[in-house]
Amino acid sequence: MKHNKSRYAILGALTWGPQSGYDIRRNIETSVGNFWSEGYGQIYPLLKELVAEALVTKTVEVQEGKPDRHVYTLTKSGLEQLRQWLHEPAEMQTGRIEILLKLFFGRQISMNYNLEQVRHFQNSQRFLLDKYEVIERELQSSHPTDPNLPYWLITLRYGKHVTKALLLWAEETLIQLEALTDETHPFIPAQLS
Amino acid sequence: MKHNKSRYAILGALTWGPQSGYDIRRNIETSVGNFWSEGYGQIYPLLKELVAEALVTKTVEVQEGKPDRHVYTLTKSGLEQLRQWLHEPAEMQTGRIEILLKLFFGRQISMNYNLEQVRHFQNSQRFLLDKYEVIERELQSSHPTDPNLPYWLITLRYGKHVTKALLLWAEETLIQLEALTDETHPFIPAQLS
DNA sequence: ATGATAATATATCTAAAAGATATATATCTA
DNA sequence: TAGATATATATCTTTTAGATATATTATCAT
Repeated sequence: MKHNKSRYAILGALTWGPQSGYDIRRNIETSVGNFWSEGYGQIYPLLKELVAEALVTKTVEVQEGKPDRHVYTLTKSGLEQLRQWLHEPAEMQTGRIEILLKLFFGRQISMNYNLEQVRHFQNSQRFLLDKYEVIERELQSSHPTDPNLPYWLITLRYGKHVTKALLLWAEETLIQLEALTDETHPFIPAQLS
Repeated sequence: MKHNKSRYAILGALTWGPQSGYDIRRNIETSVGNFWSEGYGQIYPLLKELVAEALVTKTVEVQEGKPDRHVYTLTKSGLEQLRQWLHEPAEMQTGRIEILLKLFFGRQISMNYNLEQVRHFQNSQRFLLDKYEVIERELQSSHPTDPNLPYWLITLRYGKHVTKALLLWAEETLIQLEALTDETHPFIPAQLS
């Protein structure tokens, strides 16, 4: 069976207070955006479902000139369903890693391009690490007493750990690839039709 | 614009030799399965497209009793299109990380469940690391001279680096969560409807 | 030997997620 | 004042994940 996880992201967002679909998207992006994203294509249809299941309620705020604000509020059973999901162990995810698929077939192109590929990756990881460190300092200085801070920092440090590991991997990989430079590239498969 | 990456996984698989859709799936799973997967739902429709674009050719091998074998072979232009893609820098991927979404809302449930969540994750990462180490030894002993081996090991070490980092993170996180145990959980949002 | 299950093989279907687009107004900035 | 950005709702298409349908052959255990 398939599990719709966007559902829980929306219920989670609504624990921060009543919001419109637009608010939900913006708030998800600025809070969990580094490891989770939702588009309107998921949010609006799901909000309808959640209302039908009485997990959220909807109120319409009429605004002059502007389009009406459809504001959604979490219900008790919505909060319960979120909590139930939080209790369940997270699924193991493999996920597709594009750079690895490219490097796996690296013998099909000349070595310089593989090196370039890894260097490009290395730069984006350096950029990411900087970003995480800025966010970490910013969080600690602007919300020092928020009881959610420990949880926020835990998710942030996940990113930092992974990114640092990938920077190490990139460094090692560049050395390993450079040691191979003299071999024949690219390789032409024998059975081409 | 959206990019269909399954396409390149299939072209890549066909560099190993002519195969049926079934072969392609099996071979992808046993080679790049740790960081890439394809289902029949992508493979069969894409093979049709690739034939129409002359990136692969199709031959039907009639078998007695058994269903016909539809065998696909990479063409020169198919190989070219694969190589072109290998040259392009891999896109930065964020991806959804389920355990982080759960921990981000950790204050909604009691601490023991958050600890359990992280311990469960830790176990699965330990299992993964063992698996990677088995594969690494197996690769090095069974294909010691294969010119693709360096590329295979590079992708494997990516996994090892990430997994080791996540084990460190899990250890740290358990300590941080335990230091919080006395605080009030769970938190009830004020504006429940 | 028989029955069960795993493997081979092709193919389709649904659902989830990503991402782009359409529409409309308001506010901010150069 | 023109252009860009922000607010706000909503739909559409494509890609990916995963389950199911069908049918035959091979293998394994009782």
